[in-house]
Amino acid sequence: MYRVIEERVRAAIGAHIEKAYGQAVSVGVERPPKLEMGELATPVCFELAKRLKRAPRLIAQEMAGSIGAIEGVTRVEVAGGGYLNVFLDRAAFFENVARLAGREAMAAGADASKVIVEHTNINPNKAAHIGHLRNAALGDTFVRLLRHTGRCVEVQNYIDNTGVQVADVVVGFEHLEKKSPGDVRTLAAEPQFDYLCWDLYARVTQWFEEEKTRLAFRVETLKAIEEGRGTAAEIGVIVGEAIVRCHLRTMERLGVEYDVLPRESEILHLKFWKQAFGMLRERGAIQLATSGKNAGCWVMPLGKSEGGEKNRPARDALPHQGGSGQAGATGESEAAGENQDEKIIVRSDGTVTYVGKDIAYQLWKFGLLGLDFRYARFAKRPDGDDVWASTSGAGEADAPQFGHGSEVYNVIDSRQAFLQHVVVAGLRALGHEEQANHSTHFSYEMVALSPRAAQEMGYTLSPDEEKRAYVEMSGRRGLGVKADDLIDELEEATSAEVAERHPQLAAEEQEKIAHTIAIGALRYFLLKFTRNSVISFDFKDALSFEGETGPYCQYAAVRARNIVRKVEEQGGKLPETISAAGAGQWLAAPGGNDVWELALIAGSLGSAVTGAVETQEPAILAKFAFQLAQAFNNFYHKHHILSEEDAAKKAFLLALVEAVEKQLVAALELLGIEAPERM
RNA sequence: GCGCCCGUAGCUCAGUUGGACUAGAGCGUCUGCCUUCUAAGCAGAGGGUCGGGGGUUCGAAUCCCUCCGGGCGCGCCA
Repeated sequence: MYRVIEERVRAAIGAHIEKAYGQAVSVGVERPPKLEMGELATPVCFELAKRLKRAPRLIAQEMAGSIGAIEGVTRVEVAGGGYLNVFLDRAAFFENVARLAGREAMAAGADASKVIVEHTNINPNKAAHIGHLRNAALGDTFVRLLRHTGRCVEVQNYIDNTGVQVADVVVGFEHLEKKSPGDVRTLAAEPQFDYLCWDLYARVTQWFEEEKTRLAFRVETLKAIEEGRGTAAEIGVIVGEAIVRCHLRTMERLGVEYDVLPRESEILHLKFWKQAFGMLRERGAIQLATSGKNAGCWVMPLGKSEGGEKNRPARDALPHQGGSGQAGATGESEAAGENQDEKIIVRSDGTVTYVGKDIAYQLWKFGLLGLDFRYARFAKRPDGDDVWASTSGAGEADAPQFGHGSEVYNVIDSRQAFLQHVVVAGLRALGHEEQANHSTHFSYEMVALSPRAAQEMGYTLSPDEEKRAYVEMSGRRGLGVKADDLIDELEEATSAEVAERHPQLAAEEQEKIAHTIAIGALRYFLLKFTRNSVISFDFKDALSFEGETGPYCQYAAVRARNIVRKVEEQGGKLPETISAAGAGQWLAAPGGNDVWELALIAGSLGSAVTGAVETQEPAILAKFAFQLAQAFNNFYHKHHILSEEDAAKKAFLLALVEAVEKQLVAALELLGIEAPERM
């Protein structure tokens, strides 16, 4: 609602300025600091004053008098040095909120083009940890947001099942544990196989460090896995598949689902790279280095700004630029030295690097590769849909068409910014400017451990690490908080509380509520931070259920539901609809300011969603949910609805409560958080 | 060495494209509030040279420069 009026005001003022002053300006709008100053304001007259060389306040006065009527707006006032403050028609706004609450989602397919979001991407060689949870929570929430705005989204979870990490675990099974493929198969059937591999992976790393010559096993195993031969390959397949299933289970616990799992093994078998290599070579995007330290490698030159610079803001400039900064002006001497700004794509032994395969994958996502995967059903989702995986077999005939997106978001942590940049540079070098511009690295900072958290888990830190604000997690060291452990701990804490509060409920019901609250706490915790803030993980914060947390928001929704339920139980007959005039009476300033504020926030969900999508920042929505919950809790203590004697007022308050409940539930749903019936 | 990110209250963090008064939350601390729709809640108090210094502007936490401090990345690893 708010978003619609915001747009309307923006358009009206913009058009008016165009007409009356012949100036085209973008009209910025904001929320005034106080309700008495209206619901919407614009400082546009300051900008206009500069251009017209006139006092801003005078322009504002002129405009306030001549702007004319805007639907939903009662008046426009001049304030301060030249602000235009806009006052909304409260009754009309409320009527809209009450009518449309919870149904603001745009029709699916409004934009038929497909958006591909790739997230999770955990190496299938160990249990998922909390860093992976941040990735999945961000990716999944962004997907929900895009779908809410009517976009058609495909969720991909890339599985690097033939990489070094899997190879290391295979080495562990074969050489450390002396296991046969049959033994591993038996182990893989155990529920906590991912935990077993977590420990084994750390042990193998240790084992390599003790005796460097053992690294030969890794090289040999990696090659065997890539070529699909021998027991190593067999074990690799077993491990890769079993661990992926563990990850899917873990992610299912927090409501994260996927459409398709493209796997690296198929990228190899179907010769995606060979195809991409041909294209890159033909276009001259990669060159064979004949001299210098990279002699014998195929390299991609970097650092040129390739003309079309407009849609890449300065901060997205090439992270690794080395040498000459300003193109042309100075630093030309650098051009003489080769190997300066280039990235190796194919090693001198002919094997392709990770980034090379990534370029092929990215091309496939846009349907630019000229090759496609085949697919087989891999798993069933709770919603009944299938999760498909790429396959080297014949594939199933009824598989949907994946890929062929027009926009791609890769949810990957910021440490991989450079590689993501190389991938986009590859697209651009192939002449796919359009697709390059629609490739977004949805980056976020890592989850690290607070030194205290690391110590609580029994790790001994170096004196240097103890002094730091946080310690980076490390799969190789086995240093990290496993996702399932944290979820278990959250569920344990919540179920004790639920059992105490609702002893009459069946155990199964209690468990379900505890789970919902646990996930609410977890997802909110992962989403409340903005993307480029490093999360220094601390158990105390993550296990908190008070204050700015998921459960706080859920609790507000539960309270709202309780009121509605109690009123229904009392059987009190209340008017079905609230007339605008009636609502206006209770919303009128100054007495109605507090209820009006709540209605205003409730009506601002669309605005929060738009903001979150445009800035690709789910934290904006998390903040919104909290603010709405907070406003409601405040209202809850001021107004006692069940004991309200004035039937008309009671009906109005109840309508407000219902609207808030729907909007809050909708906001939480977008965050992947369910609101329980009781808690 | 080069690049990216960060530095706001004791702690953890918000702060849309520069804006209006007293720079906001949450946690923690202190004080109140459960015979009233569940206290996973509410009200109040205290707490800040927005890392330092310059500059642009009518106006800067926000933009530019510089310095300091921290993190990450820069491999024929992924």
